[in-house]
Amino acid sequence: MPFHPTREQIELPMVLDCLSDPIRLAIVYQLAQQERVSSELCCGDFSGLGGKSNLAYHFAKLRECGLMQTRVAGTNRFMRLRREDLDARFPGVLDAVIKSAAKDADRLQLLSECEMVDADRK
Amino acid sequence: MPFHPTREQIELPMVLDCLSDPIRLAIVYQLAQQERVSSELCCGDFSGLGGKSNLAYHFAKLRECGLMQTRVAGTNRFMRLRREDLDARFPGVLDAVIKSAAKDADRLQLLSECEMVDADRK
DNA sequence: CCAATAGTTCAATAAACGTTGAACATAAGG
DNA sequence: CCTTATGTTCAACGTTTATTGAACTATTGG
Repeated sequence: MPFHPTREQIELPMVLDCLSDPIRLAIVYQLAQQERVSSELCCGDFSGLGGKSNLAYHFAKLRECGLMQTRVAGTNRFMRLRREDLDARFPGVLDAVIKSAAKDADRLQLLSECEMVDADRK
Repeated sequence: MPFHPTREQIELPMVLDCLSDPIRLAIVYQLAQQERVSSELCCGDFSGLGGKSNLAYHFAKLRECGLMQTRVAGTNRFMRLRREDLDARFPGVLDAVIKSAAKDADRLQLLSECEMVDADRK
């Protein structure tokens, strides 16, 4: 059971620093897209963004700064955004960042490989 | 005449990275407060936040990422937030971050020394 | 012209960061 | 039980970062 900060422990500079890395921004973006559906993704769903050990490093940062939560289930770890906590703590920040990221999706290479293929198809 | 990126050259990760440093966040916060009044501040107005050479380093970062603009006038350099460009490029981001910073002002040590003194007085 | 003021630039240092591959842990399926 | 799949941890590395003080530039005011 990995470390998660409480809502009150979440700090703005850490959150912004986490979001400032392109890979982590892409992870958060992908989690935000998933919010409309199941709201959870597991590590493997992000394989388009880098190698496993590098992703594990970024997952840990995202967890420790309070941006996401990890639930262990079998050999999988399911993740979701801590939207309620973030909206309570820093109202509007997450939304504005994700919307801006969406606007720059191509520039930021925000889509995972499989999504890119889907986008090409249509 | 120092380098300033064009509006289109401003990138989200760089902006977030700039805002993730406590000193730079304090500079931006102070510039945002000043927007209501003269909208410009010069380097010396931030002396509460650190030494001159360290501030010059942070000023350069803020300029190069597009967060602020520097106008040279005599021996002074006047700075202001590039609010129009930022709002056009990343709507809501700057506002949400500044509001969140204001909420955490004490935790973030956002006030310069003289402002702290003023706050103590009242 | 000289001194003081405002701010930048440079070199040096220590710490933090992102990336890699190999080793490890754990649970699921045959 | 053994293998496979999922994901983390560790050590190593090169890079970037923030911070310092000293040297420097340029402008203002006497």
